Amino acid sequence: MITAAENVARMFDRIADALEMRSMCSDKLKGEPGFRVNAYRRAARVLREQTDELARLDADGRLRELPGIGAALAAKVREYLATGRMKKYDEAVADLPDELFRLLDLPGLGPKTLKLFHERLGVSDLAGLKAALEDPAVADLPGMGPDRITNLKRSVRLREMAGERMLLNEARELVERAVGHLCPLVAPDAVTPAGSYRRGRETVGDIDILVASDDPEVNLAQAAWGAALQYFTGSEDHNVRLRGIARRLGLKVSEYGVFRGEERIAGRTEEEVYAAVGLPCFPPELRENTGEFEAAEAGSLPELVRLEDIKADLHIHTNRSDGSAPLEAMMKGCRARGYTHAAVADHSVSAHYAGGLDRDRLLRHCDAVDEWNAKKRRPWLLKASEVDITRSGALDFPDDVLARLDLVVASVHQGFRHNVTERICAALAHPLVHIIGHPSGRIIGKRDGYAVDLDRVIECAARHRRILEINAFYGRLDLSDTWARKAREAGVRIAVNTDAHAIEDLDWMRYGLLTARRAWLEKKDVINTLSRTALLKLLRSMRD
DNA sequence: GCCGTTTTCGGCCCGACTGTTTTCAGTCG
Repeated sequence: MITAAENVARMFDRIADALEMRSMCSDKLKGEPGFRVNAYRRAARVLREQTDELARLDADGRLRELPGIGAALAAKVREYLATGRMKKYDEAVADLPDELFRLLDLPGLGPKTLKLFHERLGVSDLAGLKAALEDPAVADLPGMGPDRITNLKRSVRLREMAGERMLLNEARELVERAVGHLCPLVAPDAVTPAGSYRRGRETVGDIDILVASDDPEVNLAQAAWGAALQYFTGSEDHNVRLRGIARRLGLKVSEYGVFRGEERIAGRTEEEVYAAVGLPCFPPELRENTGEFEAAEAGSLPELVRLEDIKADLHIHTNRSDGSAPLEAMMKGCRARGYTHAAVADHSVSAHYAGGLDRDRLLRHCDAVDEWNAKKRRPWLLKASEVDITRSGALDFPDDVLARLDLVVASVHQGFRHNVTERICAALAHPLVHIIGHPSGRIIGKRDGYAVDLDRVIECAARHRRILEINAFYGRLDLSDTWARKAREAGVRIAVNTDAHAIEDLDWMRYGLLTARRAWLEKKDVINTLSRTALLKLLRSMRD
């Protein structure tokens, strides 16, 4: 399902592409058309970050509150909402085929060159470009020497076996391998990952690793390390904002340092760089220009939750349902991670495919947990279950069974397009439910979420003082950063859980924490940071 | 196109690389 916001964002991006192709102005940082292009691109990014329905924003008169949406772009959004079309878009892309724009992703092929290929050689898609590059006539194009042709041919080949953005776990494996190779060659603190990986984004397009040299010939390494790390960490929007602030202070920020005139006044550490511009050193997860500068000015930057704050994993599976390891082994894993308590929440009876527990098996599990705790084995265990929210909207166990549990995680595993909002809201209103597991149901890059109105889910969770999960599995990260941030703003508490089905899956907590931090969550927002006593008190109070 | 403690006009981040146009345009991150 493609949202209106995504549709408008694509249209704005296309308009920007088309303007660049048609623009007579060469340098997009000079001249008015270039800034217009940037304005469309920024607006497209802002719209993609939006969790609110576009129609709702418009109805509430809040379109203009979005950064980068002024009178003209707001009017275009409204035109799209009213008619499904946008005159400016139709004009911009007229006579330019859709396939043409996709060629702009090719490294080394920008709008100017593409325009040339399109107009002079009739190129309109990848196959056409490939053929054109083999045509001797291509060398007659202005600025098209043998090296550029070779490079473009390589780009086409790479595109043909193109990789998508990777998930965090794959990125982490690559980073660790690269760092492992580099470490013997340089000082241990001279290698660090940067880029979107360091910011903890849910997908990563490429890996940036910053390496310092002890070669005295490269003597900027020490003096510029912090500036380079800051620069290569990004995000681009964050850096643009930072540099604009610096400029107004008569300073210049680049990857080489902070400069007043010719003099470098900062650059050794990131703290130094930010301090020179009068700003705190933002945690990388916050560097998206989505309010961190305003919060810094207001003194309201969050004290982000840390992995060390986590005392429990509250959504773990064992081989009683579809996990691969027995209870004892999973708990050993929890001990190794320093947890004081944990909740094994195996599937419920309707989840046949996952070997869900029926009433009797669940009650036996409860007895086993009581015995475990009576023997003072660690971590201390909560009696829990991941209870299906059935197609009808009922919970998968009767109340007398649910009442026996310390913790009920209710999740949708069936009927993804069937009244999901109503079913989740009914679960949130149920007096024996504590947490909604993976509330959107998305699988990153593979499956859109359920047909669910998360705004209503958050509102409902706030009203009933219920908890929403950040499922820490790298393929889910559900709630996402933007939705979890919205939940926090609505006063909803969050559980960060791995949903581990094997011992090593318990390590996914790190991905959940990155998402939590990107959502601006503090220790107090995350129930996994509570002591066992405080957690039980909270869970019981929810049933009063 | 947007935006405002340089405010309704005139700004808008910065630097590197590449190839080729003998002084710089296009592209990228």
